[in-house]
Parts: sequence; structure tokens; C-alpha cells
Amino acid sequence: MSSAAGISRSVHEAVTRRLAGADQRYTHLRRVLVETLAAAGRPLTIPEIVASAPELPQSSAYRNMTALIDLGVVRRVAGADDHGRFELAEELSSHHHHIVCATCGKVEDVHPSPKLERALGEAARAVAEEQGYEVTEHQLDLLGLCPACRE
Amino acid sequence: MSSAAGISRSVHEAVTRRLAGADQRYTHLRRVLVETLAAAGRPLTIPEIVASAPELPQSSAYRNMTALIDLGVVRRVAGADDHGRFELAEELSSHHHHIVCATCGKVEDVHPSPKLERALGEAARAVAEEQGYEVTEHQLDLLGLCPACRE
DNA sequence: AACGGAATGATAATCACTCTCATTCTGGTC
DNA sequence: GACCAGAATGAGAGTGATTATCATTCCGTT
Repeated sequence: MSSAAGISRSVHEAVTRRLAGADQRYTHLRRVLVETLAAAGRPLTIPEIVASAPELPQSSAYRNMTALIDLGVVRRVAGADDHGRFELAEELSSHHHHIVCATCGKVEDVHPSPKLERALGEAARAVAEEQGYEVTEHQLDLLGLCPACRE
Repeated sequence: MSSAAGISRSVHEAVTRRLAGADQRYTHLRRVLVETLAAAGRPLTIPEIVASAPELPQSSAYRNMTALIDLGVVRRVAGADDHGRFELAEELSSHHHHIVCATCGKVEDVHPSPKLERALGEAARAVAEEQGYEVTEHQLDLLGLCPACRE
């Protein structure tokens, strides 16, 4: 596993490519956002990001996060509280699901077993096609209690 | 299946019971909310509800929806846009998942087969417990194109 | 070095949602 | 059938996350 500072080169390359395609620049602030999200391993809120990178003004954080979302580099995740949470798109990290703590609202990644993933993919396709949809993605959200809140 | 106006008696009875337990009343407005959600078959936004029941002021809609959520009668569903969507709790309807149209944002219910549901529940629990979580609910969200948007 | 478009960041504005509070309703009680 | 207490109502103010504004600064290109 790469260190927090050493996010795999391919992520930065992919982001650079996409930004270039839209005549935009991979600035320091955007790099900080991507590094932070990549290092977190779970979806982060804007306050969390700004707290961990004080040189990043809130307005710039929101604006650049929106830019990255528009490019498909970042995905917005709805949580339990009224803060949006952000994570790198799956194609830049890895396919995963989320588990939300019903008590404290924290969101963590869950990496599915091949068995789960197989069941999910097949059944999702079957059920959805009954309703005439073309399914492109799936997302499983688990709700429960995190280790800290179980006590 | 019951007609839109004739939601199964048991739903109203259950809601009445819960409200009574909290010394609250099953007023006309609350009945309208429950009827509307039960008749919809998909999660609705507050603007949608208010539009279909103009006698219902926005502030009352929000306040009563919150009351119903606190009682566990209604569940809030996070959608793609910045409007919350609301549906009856699963114990008052039936366990189901959602499929979201990536283009128009519409959310519809998906009713899984028992076989899928069993596989899903077990596998999800197993994976989550590896991280020390205690899982109480699961929710599958499919993303795709609805029949209208496929054209 | 100069130009043009993009990025920045402090601030104002927006928008979904919640709170406030004076008034009205309801359901029991005598 | 009037009375009382607590619940509900609804118009409007308030809150807080997110977005738009805009003058200034930065960066790449010529």
C-alpha cells in the first residue's frame, strides 16, 4: 500500500488527463483534495477536509470539489447527517460499498467479497430489467453500529 | 391491491398506535401524508407532496414528516438532487430497494426475490462484521436509465 | 514581457429545512 | 354543553450547508 503522500501515480495522471480535456488545470488545491480523499479510505465532509488542510479556504474547497465531480473524478455520497460526503470515483480507487453508523453517522468503506458481488450484480440486472431499466451501477448501503458505538 | 384512497387498514392502525404511544394525534394532515406516501409506490419529495395536496402548507408538511420519522413510520431517502425523499418505513410497506435514473433523477422501488434477499443479507452481514460492525439494515441502490430516458 | 483564460478567495446570495409563537383545534371531564 | 390542557397549525423568521459573484492573481502560451 502506498503512503498517504504517495498516492499512486495513475490517479494523478487520470485526473490530469480529464482536467486537460476540459481545458482546466491540476492546481495545488485540487491536488490537495485528491490526495486527501485518496488517503482517507472513507468519504469525507468538507469541514473534515478543510480541518486537515487549513491552507484550503472553504469556498475553494466547495468550488473545486464541484469541478472534480463534474469531471467524474469525485462522487458525492449522501450520509445520515446534513453534510455531504465525498470520495474518489470507483474507477480511480476500487469498487466498494458503504456502512453507515446509525448513531454517530460515520461512513466507512466496505470491500465486497466475490460472492456478494456476484449475487449483487446478477440479481440487480435481472430485477431491474423486469422494470425496463438499463442498470449501469450498483451501491449497497449497510446501516448498523460501529465498534465504538456498540459499547 | 387496495385503491389509492383505501390504503390497507393496518397501516393506519399501526400509525395510530404509534402516535398514541407518544401522546400524539393522527390528524387529517398526517393522514394525508401517509396516504400520499402509501399511494405513491416510490419515495416522494416535499414539493411533490405539497403539489399533490395543496391544502397542506409546506411548514406543516415538514413538521409532520419529521414527527412521522421520529416515530419510525417514515424513512428519509437520500436522492441524487438536493431534495430529501420520503417513504413509508419498510415494516409498514415491504422490504425493497431502489433504482435511480441517472438522467431524470426519478427513484422507483425494486422488490427483490427472496433468494436474492437471503444471499444479500447473509453476505452483507458477514463482510461488515469483519470490520466490527453490527448490521441492522441494508439498502441496495441501483443506478441506470429508466425506460423513458433510454430512448 | 504581454495577453487571455483559468483559478482564487472573501463575501453575498440561495435554498432546503427547522424553529417560533400566537392562534386554533381536540378530546376528555364535570 | 362549556371548560381546560395539551397538541396541532401555519405564517414567517432563522439556520446552515452549499453556490454564485467578482475583482484580483496566477499560469501557460505566444
